[in-house]
Parts: sequence; C-alpha cells; structure tokens
Amino acid sequence: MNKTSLRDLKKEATAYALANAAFELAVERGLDGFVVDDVVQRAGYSRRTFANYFSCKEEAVATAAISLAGSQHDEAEQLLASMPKETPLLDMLYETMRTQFTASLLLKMREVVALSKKHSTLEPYILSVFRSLLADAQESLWELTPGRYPEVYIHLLIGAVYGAMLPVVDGTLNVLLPGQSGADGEGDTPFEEYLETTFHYLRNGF
Amino acid sequence: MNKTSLRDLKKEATAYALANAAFELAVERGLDGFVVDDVVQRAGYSRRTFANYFSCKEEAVATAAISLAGSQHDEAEQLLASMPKETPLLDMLYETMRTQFTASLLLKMREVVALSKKHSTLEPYILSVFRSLLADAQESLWELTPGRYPEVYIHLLIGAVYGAMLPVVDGTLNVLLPGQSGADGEGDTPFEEYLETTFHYLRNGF
DNA sequence: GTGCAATAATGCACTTTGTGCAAATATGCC
DNA sequence: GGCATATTTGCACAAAGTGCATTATTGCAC
Repeated sequence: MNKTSLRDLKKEATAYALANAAFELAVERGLDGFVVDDVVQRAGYSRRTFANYFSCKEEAVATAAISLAGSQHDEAEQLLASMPKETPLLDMLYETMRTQFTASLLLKMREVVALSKKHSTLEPYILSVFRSLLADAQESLWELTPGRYPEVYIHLLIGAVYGAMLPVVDGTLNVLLPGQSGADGEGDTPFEEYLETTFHYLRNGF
Repeated sequence: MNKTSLRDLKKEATAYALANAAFELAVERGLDGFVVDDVVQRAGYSRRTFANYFSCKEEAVATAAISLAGSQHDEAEQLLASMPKETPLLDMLYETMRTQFTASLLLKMREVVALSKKHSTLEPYILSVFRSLLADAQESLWELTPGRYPEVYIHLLIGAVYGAMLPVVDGTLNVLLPGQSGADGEGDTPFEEYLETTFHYLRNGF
C-alpha cells in the first residue's frame, strides 16, 4: 500500500510543505487571518497545486496537525509486528496508544484544540483526519491477528478507543501531557493515567 | 438553553427548511448536482440568508440528516428521567441507544451513508454533527446521575458508544435495520444484534 | 389594534475559492 | 540521453463567503 518510490516521496513532501505552511499561518494569525494565496506563497507552490492536494484551508491545517502521528504509523506497525503472535489484541492496542501518543504529538494536538475551539469550521476536519488515522490502525490490527477475533470485536474495540481519545482531542477533557506540570489546571488528568483508566474499564467492563 | 419563543421557533423553521431543501437536492442530484442558489430557490429564501445559517452546502445537508435524531433528543431525555434514579448508567445508555436509533432514523442515515460514500467532502460534517449529538447525550447523562460516577467514566462510556456507532454511520460496517431483510448483504449484522454485542463487551470487558 | 424596538431577511459589491483544461515542467526508468 | 508518465502551473470562469446598509417582519407593551 505504501509505495516508496521517489515520486511518491516527492508528492508527500509537497503535501507536507503545504499543510505545514497552512498550519503555521493558522497558529500565527488564526484561521481567518490568512488566505490560500498566503499558504502557497510561503510553501513555494501555486494556488492550483494547493487545490490538487486539499479541498480547503481547513483540510490542510487538519492534515498537518495529525501528520506527526501519521509519520509514526510505520513505526507503530513495526512495533506491533515485533510482538508475539499470541499477544491479546487489547495489549497490542494499549502499547500502540502508549507509543503513538507521544508528548510531542499531544503538544501539537493542544495547538489544534486551541484552534479548533476558536474556529468551529476546523473541527469537522480534525475529527475526520483523526478518524481515518484510527481506521488505518484498525486495518493493521485486523491483518496482524488473522482469524483470532470476530470483525465486530475489532470494530468495537477500535471504536471505543477512538471514542475515548475524542475528549482528549476536542478539548472536552483536559489531559496533562507527559512531563507537564499540573499547575494551571486542577482537574486535569495526566494522559498516562487517562490511558490506564481507559483500558482498565475496557478490560474489566463498565 | 432551549428558548422556545415564537421568534426562535421561526428561526428553527427557517434553518430546517433550508437544510431539508439541501438534503433533498443532495439525494436527488448528488452533492455536485446543485448549487446554493438551487437550495434557497426551493426553500424560498435568499442566498444571503442561507449563508446566515450555514457555512456551506455540506453543513446544511449534514444538519438535515441528523435533525431527525435531534428531534428525538427531548423524547429520549424524558425516557431517561423516567427511569429509576439508581439505574446503572450502562442500562440507561443501552435504553437510550435502543430508543433513539429507530428504524426511520437509521433509514435516513442510510441515505446519508450513501451520500457520504460518494462525496468525501460531506463526511467530516456528518461526523461532526453526530459527535455533537452524543455530546448532548453526555451532558444529559451527567446531569441525571449526579455524583454517581467519575467524570472520566462517563467520558469513556459515551466515547466508546460513539466509537461503536461510527462504523454503522460511516458505512464501514453494514447493519441491517429493524424489519429489514438480509437478502442483499450476507455479511450484514442486524442492528439490534450489533447493539447487543456492543454492550456485552462493554459490560464484561474485552 | 397600534406603534415601537429588536431582529431577521435581503440586496449589493467585492474578495476568495473551486475546477476543468491545456500547456509546460519535472521525474523516473530503460 | 531520451521517452513515457506524472506533476505543476496558468488561465478563465462559476460558485461561494462576507461586510454593510437597507428593508421587512416579529414580538411585546400599551
């Protein structure tokens, strides 16, 4: 599925450059503070090329926001492949989440949350990109555990984890990043604890 | 939160008329088969007014698609309020899902899924509206069970259910509506069975 | 009912965006 | 190095988003 020809790498780089420029501008000036022309000028491409990759500003910003996680996908897949074949799916998933949701990723997500709160047009795209990310994870897990679980089981599990991570992403629940002090928010939950709690309930039931 | 003054009712009606016109056109001609002018012409409003209510076609279509569920929200709240105060949250949620996801709602969702598959620009808005729906449910449940559960518990539970319903909505999993024959799709899961399975895992753990 | 204040709907002008198509440019592979 | 293929670009035009001033409607008090 992942063609790594030079051509595709170049395409990826183009998309990345555009998305990143859009994301930077969004952080600097807010979603309304720039136009597509500003993005392509910064990234060094034409307006038409931008349209070839993204349907709108929001999509580009959302893509950039999650690209960090995307780049970790391969790494996560290797991790999963290196696990013993009999590892329970729940454990696999836990390790995946614990590994993928690094501090740097969560930091970037914080920025996204801030943007998302200010500009409601962004939210749908954030949700969508996040969703497709976990769809990828789902496919990986499905292929890694051939015949061991009913399809519905995997759907549910991935769905539950996705749902559990939603409040983290959309800002409903404030999580404390690894290594971050809890000074500013009393009610904040450390991310690791939240992950722990999540899987406790998933293992033992609600 | 719900002001029911005549003025607000009228506004709601306007939004509904516009959203519905958009939805109808989307079903009839596909998302690309009509423009905003067509929508406002059908609904009897001006293009400017449309812009006052929705940011784009997609948002209007998505809103209409879920409005049925929205109108059932009050009914669901009444149902919840009528339950014994000690009812476990899991049971409350199960009843809510079983009640809210009526055949007619699921039918409408089928149309949306079909649209969503054809036009990827629609998906983010569908997801978003669906998300906000369950956010409402979350708030209701939180208020109905004061102090009985930690906030994280409710977040997780709603999240899990949301995640479990996602494959149903986005078409990843084909569900069979209540009363619908399984002739066309062998692998289809009846919705009630899917709901049953979902809550079995949630109760007993994965 | 009548009038008044508040607010919704509209029209208009203008900027930004989206898209098809064809030309030009770059890329990979032999 | 040359060729087939894919990417990028420019151009032109249709569509969409937005601020502002204006008009029409609505709800409420009298």
